[in-house]
Amino acid sequence: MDRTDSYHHGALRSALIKTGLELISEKDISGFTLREVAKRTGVSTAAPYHHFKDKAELLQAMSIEGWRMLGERFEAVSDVAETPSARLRGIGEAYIRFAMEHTEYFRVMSRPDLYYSGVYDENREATGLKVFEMLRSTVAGLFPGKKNDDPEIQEMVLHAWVLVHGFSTLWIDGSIKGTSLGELGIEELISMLFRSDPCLTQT
Amino acid sequence: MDRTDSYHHGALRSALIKTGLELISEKDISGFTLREVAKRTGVSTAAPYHHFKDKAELLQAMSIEGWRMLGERFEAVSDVAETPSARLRGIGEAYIRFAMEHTEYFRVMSRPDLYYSGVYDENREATGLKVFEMLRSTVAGLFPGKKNDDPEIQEMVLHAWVLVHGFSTLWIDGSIKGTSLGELGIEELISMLFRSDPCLTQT
DNA sequence: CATTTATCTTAACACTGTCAAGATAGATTT
DNA sequence: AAATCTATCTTGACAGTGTTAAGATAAATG
Repeated sequence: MDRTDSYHHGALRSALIKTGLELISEKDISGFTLREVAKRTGVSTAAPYHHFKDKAELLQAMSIEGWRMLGERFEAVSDVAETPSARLRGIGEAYIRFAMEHTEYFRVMSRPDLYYSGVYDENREATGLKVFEMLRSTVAGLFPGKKNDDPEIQEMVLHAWVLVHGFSTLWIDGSIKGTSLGELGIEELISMLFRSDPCLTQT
Repeated sequence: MDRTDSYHHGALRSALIKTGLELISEKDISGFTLREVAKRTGVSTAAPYHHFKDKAELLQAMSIEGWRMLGERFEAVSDVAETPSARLRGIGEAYIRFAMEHTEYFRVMSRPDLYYSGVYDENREATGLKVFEMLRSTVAGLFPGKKNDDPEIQEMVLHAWVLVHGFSTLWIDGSIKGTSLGELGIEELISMLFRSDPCLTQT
């Protein structure tokens, strides 16, 4: 390799994040190796340590990118939805499909113990919280006149979140496949899931 | 150590499972080491390999024990419940509390990629499925006259499962804490969760 | 051009999962 | 009881991991 190529001045940090996301898309999290991220980026084994405290901190940075992407999807869906209830249903489905398409991002994003290394990156907290707030304001849209922290809204936020997150994790972990529900197709399951929720089926 | 102590004739397998469960209760899954399990059991590094194909297979055996315990809890709750709906609510709560009390068992149990090593242990599949069937028959109790595979029952099983699993994972991963819902206590959240479900609040 | 600062590499450490070869214990046979 | 056999465990090694200290190299600055 060209010698000067290994000097990514200022750009190594983001290059590592990018390579890391590529790598995690191919293999699962257990095969995610800091050494291989470095090798693929064309840099020595120890190089990442000048940009990240440890492996967990790189994963944390990667999860920020995941949250940003999910936020974008939420926005895209919100823009085209015509009713508050269609909007809620839309971002719910977006959540599930994101988990299915980017399973390994999703794993890292929702498992702080994978990337926690003593200190939380405030950017990560902010990016994750932003997505949560998008959900909350979408739910609030169903209750015009009520404040954001109204108990009824809080309850519905919890319910919606739990529903899509629970389904996503069960699905990507393959837990559903082994049961009698596994005979159903994914589309059927999703519509079944939303049908079971009165809040999401109301017009 | 006494020399003969290291020869667990026939009992090493279960001893390793037991030690493994103890170890995983103290540390999280990322700190779970086959070598330490062996050392704690008073046996050499390579000894486990005469009883388990690899690390994943030990984890699989451990997860069977977890499913068995959860099944016991379900039965205990079912026995005391007086109405079908109280029974469903009871096992739902049991699911959540099990996840909170035995977080690391729960993690291994619900993540096949942690213990999958090429072949599924049929005992594990059977034990996990048994718990699922307990949920299904509990839901079926709400619809006397309908068959076990009635679509309406299937839908409600999915809904109930997703609800308790989603909440459990969000809680143990600390995802809720960072949001506005984090200000609420766990008891409050649980009752909020069940209140949001019309099926579980009906009498 | 010389010096400073930012960035990366080399070389090592302790630790991990895993395996092949040999040793030891208990059971079985004679 | 002695000898054999089988099940069980240990020793010692290998490749791969995260991580760190010390030194080298590139770019920026004077």
